[in-house]
This record gives sequence, C-alpha cells and structure tokens, in this order.
Amino acid sequence: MSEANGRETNLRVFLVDDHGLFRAGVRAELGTTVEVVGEAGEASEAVAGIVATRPDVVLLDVHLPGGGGPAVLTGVRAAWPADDAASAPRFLALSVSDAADDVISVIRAGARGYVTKTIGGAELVAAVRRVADGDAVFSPRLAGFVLDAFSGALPVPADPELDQLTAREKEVLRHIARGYTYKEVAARLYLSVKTVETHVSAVLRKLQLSNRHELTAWANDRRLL
Amino acid sequence: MSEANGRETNLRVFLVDDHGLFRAGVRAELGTTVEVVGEAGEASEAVAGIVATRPDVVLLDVHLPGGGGPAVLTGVRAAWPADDAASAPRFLALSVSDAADDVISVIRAGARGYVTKTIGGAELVAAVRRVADGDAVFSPRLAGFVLDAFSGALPVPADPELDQLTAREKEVLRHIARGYTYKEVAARLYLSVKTVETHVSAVLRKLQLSNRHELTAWANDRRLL
DNA sequence: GTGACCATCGGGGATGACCCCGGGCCGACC
DNA sequence: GGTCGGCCCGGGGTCATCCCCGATGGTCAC
Repeated sequence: MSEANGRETNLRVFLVDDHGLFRAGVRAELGTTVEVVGEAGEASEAVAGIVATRPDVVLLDVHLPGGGGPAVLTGVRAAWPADDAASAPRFLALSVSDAADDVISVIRAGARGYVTKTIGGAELVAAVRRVADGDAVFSPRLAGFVLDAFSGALPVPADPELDQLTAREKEVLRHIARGYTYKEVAARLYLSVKTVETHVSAVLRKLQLSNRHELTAWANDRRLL
Repeated sequence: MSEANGRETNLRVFLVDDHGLFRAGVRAELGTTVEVVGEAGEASEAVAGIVATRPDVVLLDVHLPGGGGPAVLTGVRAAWPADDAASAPRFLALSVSDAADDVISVIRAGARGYVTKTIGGAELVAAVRRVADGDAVFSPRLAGFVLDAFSGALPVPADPELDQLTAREKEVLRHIARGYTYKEVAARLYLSVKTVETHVSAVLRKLQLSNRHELTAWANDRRLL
C-alpha cells in the first residue's frame, strides 16, 4: 500500500455527500495532499460536476437525495464520452452504513472500493491513492463478506444477490419471472404447489422483495430470462 | 424519376449531421444544384435552425447527440406553426446504419425516405428532389423490409389491438403492467378497487389474455411503459 | 452423532386476483 | 324518447398468492 506510485501530479478528487459539514471535514483532511476539484450534495448535481471537472477519484456517499450513490455512478457512466472511457474517474464509496445491501449496490454499480466514515484522515488519503492506482479498497470488516459475495471474482462482479439463492430457488425464480402460476411451475418441475410456495417465499425473503411482480421486475433488469 | 418537375427555384436543403467533415462533403456535392440554407450537428440546434430557415428538405442523420433523428422530427413538428403545415419540410434520413431499428424509428417519426451514406452525389441529389416532390425514397436493400414492417400502412402504423381499448382502460393497463396491485392502482387513479377490476377484466377480454402476468409480457414487447 | 442446510410437502389463514351478476350516471347518436 | 357505450361502483364467489406454523429425509462438516 505504498503511496508513492510514481504519480507526480496531485490527485484530483470530487466529493459527493449531502452533508456540507462532512464535506468540509473531508476537504480539510485531504486538502494538503490531494486536490478537491469539486463537490456536490445531490445526485444530478454530482453527475454534472463530475463530468465537468473530470476528477481522478470520486468520494461518493451511498445515500443521497435524488437517487443515491448507484444513480451517480450510472449517470456519470452514461454521460461520459464513449471514446474517452480510459480517463473515467474511479469511485470510492464513503458511507456510515456497513449494511450488505448498501455495499453490494454501489459495488455492482461500479465503485472500486467502500470505506466507512469511521476511517481516519491518513487512511482515507491512502485509500484514495490506492483506488486511483486501480486497487480495490475496503474497510476491514467489509472486505470479508464482499469477497464471500463475489467468491473471488472482482473484475466481473457476477451477481452476489443471485448467489444467495440455491439452485432450486433460481430454477423456480426463472419460471415465476416468466409469468407462470404456482400450479404451472409445480407441474413443470414435478413438484407440489406447496413446495413452489416455499421456494418463492425464500426467494422473496432473500432478495427483500414483497411480491412476484417485483420479482419479475428484478429479474428483468438483470436479464435472467 | 425525372428531376424536372416544373420546379424553377432551387431546392432549399438543411443539413443535420454531427460530423462537420461529412456535412462539408455533402455540401460540396449538393452545392451546385440545390441551396444549403443551414446545418446543425446536434438535435435541439437542428430544430431551431430548421424552423428558422424553413427548408424544403432536411437531410437528417439518425444518430445525433441530444436525442437522435426521431427527436428532431418530433421537435420540428411540435414547433412548426399549425396553420402552415403545408409548407413543412420533408425529411430524408441519411445514415451509415442499415439496421432495421434505425430505419423503422425515423420512418415512424415521419421521415419520407432513408438512404445510406454509401450513396453517390448524383443519386443523393435525385433522392432529395424526389422527396421534395413527395415521393418516398429508400436504398434498394432497405425498401423491402420497411414494407414488411409496415405491411402497407405507411402514414400511421398505429396499433389495432391497442385501439380497441378506451382511454381509461389504457391508463389502468399501464399501471397494472408496472406491477401495481389493484388497490394501488385504485389509489393512484382515485377509483374504487371494483372499478379497477372492471377495467382490467375488459382489457384482458379485449386482448384475449388470461391474467395480469401475460398482460405485463404483452405490454413489454410493445414498449408501453 | 449432532447441527446446519437443503429439498420436499402439509395445514390453515389472510389477502389479492379474477370472474359472474347487478346497478346508476352521463353523453352521443338515431 | 330510446338506445348504446363509456365510466363508475357494489355483492359474492373461486382460485392464486403469500404468510405463518410444522414435518420428513438427505448431505456435508465438525
């Protein structure tokens, strides 16, 4: 984790957090070693600012008014010039939350790291440098279950949420998402309707969804059909 | 395809393409026979320019920053004075793409022709004249599947199945297809659940579907969301 | 062996989805 | 005036969905 990687020029950092005081604190900590080129407290404002300032690293809060951290990531990606993907900024999530859902959502959206706000100033600087150099950085407690979820596949995220499901549950999920009734799924998989119910319940619980319609939508933007 | 249709004055042409060099090339080819009254490299700029210069024909690229060819079509149509529809320009799509989706989208938006950029200068002039005279012009390979897609209905493709539904039924359909429960739809449309049931029943009957899942699938491959 | 997890199935119940029937109000058309 | 269709509601019923509880076996690890 040496911080001297042959990079001469100051790192340019963009700050996204909905609390002005927190941004001021981060700026104070970073100011002497890296350059804070801009900041934003809301998602669309962040996208515009990042595209305009072209920073090396974006420090990104997970919970934001206007769409949250993942929305900023996808927004920047969409707005970034396609012929200039190499210069796209790296994203480092910086959040109070250590909830699995929060971590997974920003990592899946493309963040290269995730540290909690309990981090110290020096560590934060080091984390920013490592992310800028292409490394992935995680707070100690988070690293474990992120690796579990991705089972060793960092570059291609696979799907941690899908991996929570057993083989049978995924099978049932596919049929439900296609619109079959429980009875039809039971007939196709040679099961009783009750077993299908059990699997569907497990899937809904694990994915934190409330009914089969949300499940269909969930499966759709994941192209699981 | 005679080019002398009694038109004495030069044709006035507007050029929309995001590549300046390509616009220069077209201008060079057309310049001696028709008058290029303006050009634009981006959608909103194009709409403003077209409305201001009132050309006879617009040469329109399909892929543009700011919304693409169809956006220009609809933008000009919206901005054009309603009492002067007769003088509205004809649109001729001019694109590198020969993909079905691209062709269909601009034709449905109202373009009167579609030629690929492999066309020669003389042919392009002829195509512009024919479009100005009200003809439809297509590159040979494209003409076939355009006719297939519209199966003879050039002016308004419409959707016969969707037209069976009343306005209220279509409204309910959209909500159901998004996954809302009857109760939620009722709340959003200020109706009783019973009324929602009635409309859903009517929709299912008219479209010959058997449940809301099939309805969701039906709405999806029709892009009604 | 004991526990943990998985797959399979069941009872029972609350709610949603979907259907049948009926009614009333209103505007358009004849 | 009468008729028709769109729109709004209701009662009442069947089946689907989704949850709670429970049970049985199998596999694998410790």
